[in-house]
Amino acid sequence: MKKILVVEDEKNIASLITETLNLRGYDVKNAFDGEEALQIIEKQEFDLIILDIMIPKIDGFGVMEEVNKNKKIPIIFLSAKNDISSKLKGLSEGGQDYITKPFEPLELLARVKLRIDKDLDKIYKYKDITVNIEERTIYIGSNQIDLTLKEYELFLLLLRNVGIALSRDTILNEVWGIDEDIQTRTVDYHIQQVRKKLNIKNEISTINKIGYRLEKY
Amino acid sequence: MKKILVVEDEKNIASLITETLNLRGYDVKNAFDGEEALQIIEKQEFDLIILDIMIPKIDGFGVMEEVNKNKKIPIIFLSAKNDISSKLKGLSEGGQDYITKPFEPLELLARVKLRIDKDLDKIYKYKDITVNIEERTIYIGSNQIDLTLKEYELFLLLLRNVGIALSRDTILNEVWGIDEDIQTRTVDYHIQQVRKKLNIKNEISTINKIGYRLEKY
DNA sequence: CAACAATCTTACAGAAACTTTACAGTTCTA
DNA sequence: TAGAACTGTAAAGTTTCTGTAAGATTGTTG
Repeated sequence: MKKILVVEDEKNIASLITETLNLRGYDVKNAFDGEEALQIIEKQEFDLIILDIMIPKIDGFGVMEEVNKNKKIPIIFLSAKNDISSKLKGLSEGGQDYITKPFEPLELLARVKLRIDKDLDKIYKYKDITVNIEERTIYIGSNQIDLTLKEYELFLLLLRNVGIALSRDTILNEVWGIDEDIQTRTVDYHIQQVRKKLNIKNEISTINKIGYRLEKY
Repeated sequence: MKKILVVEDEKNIASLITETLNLRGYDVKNAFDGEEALQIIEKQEFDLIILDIMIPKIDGFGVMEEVNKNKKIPIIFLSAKNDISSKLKGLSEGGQDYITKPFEPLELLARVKLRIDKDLDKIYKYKDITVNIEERTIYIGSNQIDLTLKEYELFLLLLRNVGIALSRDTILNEVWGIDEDIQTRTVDYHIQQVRKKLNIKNEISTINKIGYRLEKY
């Protein structure tokens, strides 16, 4: 779940934002001044910061500066100031976007999604397994699992056809690009590897004399 | 030089944008309706499209749709419509930003730079490694490390794509500008150099039969 | 042009991936 | 239920790929 820090001292606006984002499944934390924001950032990792500029103790630009010293986190500025110089400063010195109050919650949400969910459609999930196509990574929970090329492509094929039985011929054709009817145990071997490495022995059913199927759940 | 296509039928606005961008060294082309835009895009490559929604023949959304079918190009929408539904549509279906008329030329410029100039971030950090784009220097902690041009560009490419697997073809294309499928061990050699000089042997994962990935941390 | 650095190529050893084999265990079928 | 056919699994054999060093080539600079 993506984590967002909202730094805003006006309580009603903070809760409006928090509720909007919560509804869409984001994990939101709040800070009410710049100092608190920096303390929270030190302790936790965030995927995005929504940062008001006019906040007590340390202003938004000060917070950005500190954040940029360490690991970069995308920032969306939020401000009542519609003056061009603040906007330019925010956008040119590290902010990813700049929204002026008053704003439509749905627009904020759209801009948040744009900066944070770039590759949502490139991610597949099955139980506790996550496949990220772009990264070519596979996780069980938060543990990265190494799969070889064939294992990876085989699992992906099964995943894209959850609940559908695939014959060995189909698998050979899709993963190996072999169209002939050769007789081989190679598919079986790799199926075992995938079962073992991803711990889905029961989830991959053997269909006798046909092939295999990744079960729906 | 970065190439930008401005699609806008109001001549005075089009020329305002064009002049603003020209001054900052961008190469600007103009189209005055959707059909013309698509014809131009077919012939040339662009780094960014500034796209008005209300234009003759094919509207902005239609143009975006066509563009997204082929190679993805970042799009900044431009519109007099301040209605939320157009904004949401533009932002969620492929637009990178949405600016409403009337707008400040400097704000437009800031947003253009943000979407187009990766090196706006002048400093990248990865663990104890700091890359300063402007100075073209690399430090491990406070020790300056000498990287040759290729090594530097290769590491930068990996860094800008932390966590993402890059194929040798992609790397050859991005760093060497070679688009053909040549078979070479050059990439591998330079990867080893980067691993050695920056002491990130384990951080750069080899993805067998694919390429390499700089791991997130 | 010489000297030096950067880049590319080559070759080979070791590593990893992949395939095959063999056999034990399971399922199917008559 | 017994034999045939099929599958699971470990291990060995084979192929392919990568790491690395050294040498060849290209480019740069004074």
